[in-house]
Amino acid sequence: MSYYVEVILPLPLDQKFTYFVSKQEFDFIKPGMRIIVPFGKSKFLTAIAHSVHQEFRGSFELKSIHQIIDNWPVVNEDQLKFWDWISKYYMCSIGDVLKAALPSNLLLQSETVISINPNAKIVKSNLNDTEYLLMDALEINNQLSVDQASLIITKGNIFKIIHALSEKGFLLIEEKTYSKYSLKYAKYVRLKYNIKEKNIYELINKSTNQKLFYEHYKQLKINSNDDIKISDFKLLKSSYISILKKMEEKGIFEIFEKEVKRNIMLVNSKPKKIVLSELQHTALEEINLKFKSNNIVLFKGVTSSGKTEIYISLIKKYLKDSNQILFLVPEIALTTQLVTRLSKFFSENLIVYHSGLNINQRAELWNELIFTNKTKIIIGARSSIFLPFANLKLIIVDEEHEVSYKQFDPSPRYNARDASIILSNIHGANILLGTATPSVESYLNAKITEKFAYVELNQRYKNIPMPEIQLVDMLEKKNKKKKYGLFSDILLQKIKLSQKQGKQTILFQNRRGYSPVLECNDCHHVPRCINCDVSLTLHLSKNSLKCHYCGFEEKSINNCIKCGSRDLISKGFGTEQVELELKDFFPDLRVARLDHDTTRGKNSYKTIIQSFENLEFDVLIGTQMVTKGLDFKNVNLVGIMNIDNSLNYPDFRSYERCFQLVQQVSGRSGRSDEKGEVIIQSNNPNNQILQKIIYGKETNFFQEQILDRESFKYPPYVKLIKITFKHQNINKVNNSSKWFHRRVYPYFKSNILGPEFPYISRIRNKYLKSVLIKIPDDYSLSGVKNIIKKSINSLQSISEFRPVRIIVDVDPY
DNA sequence: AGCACGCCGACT
DNA sequence: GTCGGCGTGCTC
Repeated sequence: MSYYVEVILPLPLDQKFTYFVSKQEFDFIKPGMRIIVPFGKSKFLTAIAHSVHQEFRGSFELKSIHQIIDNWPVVNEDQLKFWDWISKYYMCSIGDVLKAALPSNLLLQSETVISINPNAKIVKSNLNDTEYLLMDALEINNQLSVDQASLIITKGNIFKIIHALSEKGFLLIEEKTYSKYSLKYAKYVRLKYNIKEKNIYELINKSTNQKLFYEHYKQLKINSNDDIKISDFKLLKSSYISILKKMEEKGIFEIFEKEVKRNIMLVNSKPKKIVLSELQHTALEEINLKFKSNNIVLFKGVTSSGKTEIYISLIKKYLKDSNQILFLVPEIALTTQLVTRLSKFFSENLIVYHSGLNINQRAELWNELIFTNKTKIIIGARSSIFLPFANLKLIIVDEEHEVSYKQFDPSPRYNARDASIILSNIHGANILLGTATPSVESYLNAKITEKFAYVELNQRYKNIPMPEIQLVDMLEKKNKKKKYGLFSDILLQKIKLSQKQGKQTILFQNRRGYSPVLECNDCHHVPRCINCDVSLTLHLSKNSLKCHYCGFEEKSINNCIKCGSRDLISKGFGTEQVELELKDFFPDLRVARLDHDTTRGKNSYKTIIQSFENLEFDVLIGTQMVTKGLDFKNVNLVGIMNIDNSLNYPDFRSYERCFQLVQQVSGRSGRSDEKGEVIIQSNNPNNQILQKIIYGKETNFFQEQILDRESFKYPPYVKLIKITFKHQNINKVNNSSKWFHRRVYPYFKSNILGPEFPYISRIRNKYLKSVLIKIPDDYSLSGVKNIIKKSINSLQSISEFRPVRIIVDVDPY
């Protein structure tokens, strides 16, 4: 009788691997345990056990596992099911899912370690210079990792040298596995065992510093049951360490180290009480009622209707026994406001999980969830759908429509909103998709196909009216000489008025930098990125030209590099230009800017938001960032500098996005007591779509979008799969995509778009070309995916196309 | 992905 | 003659 384990490896390979195990190991291994296995010639990898078998059919030689790491699975079976779904649905390898899901330091790494073979007779005269050097280093260091050795041996190939020495029998080569997860320690102080207070004072003698220190220690001890950290004395006196050292010498204190948790848990002893308005209460009741018949509810609440309060009440309802609640937010950096607000209402353990945590914090959090049952509420960005939930009963997806729920790079290219619906099925949880501006897909799923239940809240909190929107014709303003730089007279007036009233303004412009195009007025030459197919954006503050795709940056120019003309004009504008102009018009206006460039630092985002909140600025200028769920009480004016470029994206979702943008940005205005105002500037205000977006009825807008999607075959009437071909040689890209098209054409015929170059056809020196496949409802999705997979495989067996990178994106954005 | 193996050009 | 370039194939 033989025993086998099938494992998942953290590699982008499209399969699982099988190893021999002993009877004892077979009995011991549970799916989700980590196992170290040999892989290839000399590597050891951490694998996750997927299943154990007593039967194996296959024609290759199996190896035995090396070692079982865990006594208890670190991945639960629900997760394994979920991983399988992700990898099948999003057409990626299960290893990629594993890497995305598990904190990387829970995967032990192996490295090659070399040392001198103690049994070898070493004849140094036989060695060449580099070999001699390495042996010398080994005599001093005892053992070296290959990485370390390569630092010593800078000439030649380190593997070759090691290989040569080991051939001679001089070296021992081993694979050592090590964990990257490190515990965090802090230094603590405590009184020496058995010491009497009387003796302490005797020992302190006349030193006032030491006396102070001791008094402080006693004070801390009264207020806390925990051990006292040395750093707790920091505020007492700057020389606290040397004082403590003295007292340690005298035998009063002793210093010791203890593992500390990386404060990832928010615990609140005095939670605030939640009070709902009548309307909020009704909406909540309705949500609860709908959950009885459908586990998915789409909740549309207009901006400022108080969705958060409803979420909080809903969470409270589910907080019992060992239930867990997952609260998904689009981008954690953009939602610090929300986290602070939420955490005030709960005394239960609450954690925040996002990409900003370091690997140790992640691992600690993961372990926390796996080994204890204390955590109740998890707030997280998209990757938190991969956490090891034990008893997930409610998922809330806030801002359901947000694009950032979709991961593009690296694989798995999943959408956290869609995946969390699967997650809710696996756990038997309810899921609430909340938003002020539903995606067309979700709207349709709720209102037309009735896959989701639907609840609406159409009034703002305290019944504050929706802001008044004014569309300003910038061409007309220009003709009438009422356009000042980028501003219409009316917008400038309103900004000034708002400041006078002690109110604040938010200005939105979709682009950062000063100007996205710098053109020579004589020869019309435009400086372009050397790596990408885009024009360079002018940044005045750094006097540089930047590429927003690859980060390329060069000094700005005064003369056209082609014809030497000094007559350079900038076309289009970004947030930087808006800021500079506004400061120019109103020098006394306090202006802050929120975009990619001003939020480089770790806390800069938070700082800007907070100071705006604290009324330290009158105007906040920003990109997309200012549109996302921010809640400023004092804003009564929002300006969209130029709506036109939001409308002209070559994408079937562009109208929808523009609609969401207008709604969301407007939603920032007039949130607390009085009606706010919105001014939208446009060069083309009579555009039909724009008119509909701003003045039309919302339901009509959705109806039209749905009709469009149906007649032009777009989601959710069809499934989209986008296959992108990427290589630095444009011919390879052209030929491979053409080959692929020909190969899949018989199956999909007119349902294939392309191959065509995307909007930006070259990024980081690589050309891109994509094929978009539309899959009608009556096709078998798994069958289609099989065809695509097989076609990619045959393509890659052609040597000419082998180096072409192929990116498969299911449900692309 | 990573890594070994193998087949061709530029050096001691 | 050798070193090292990277194209190819494989990993239970």
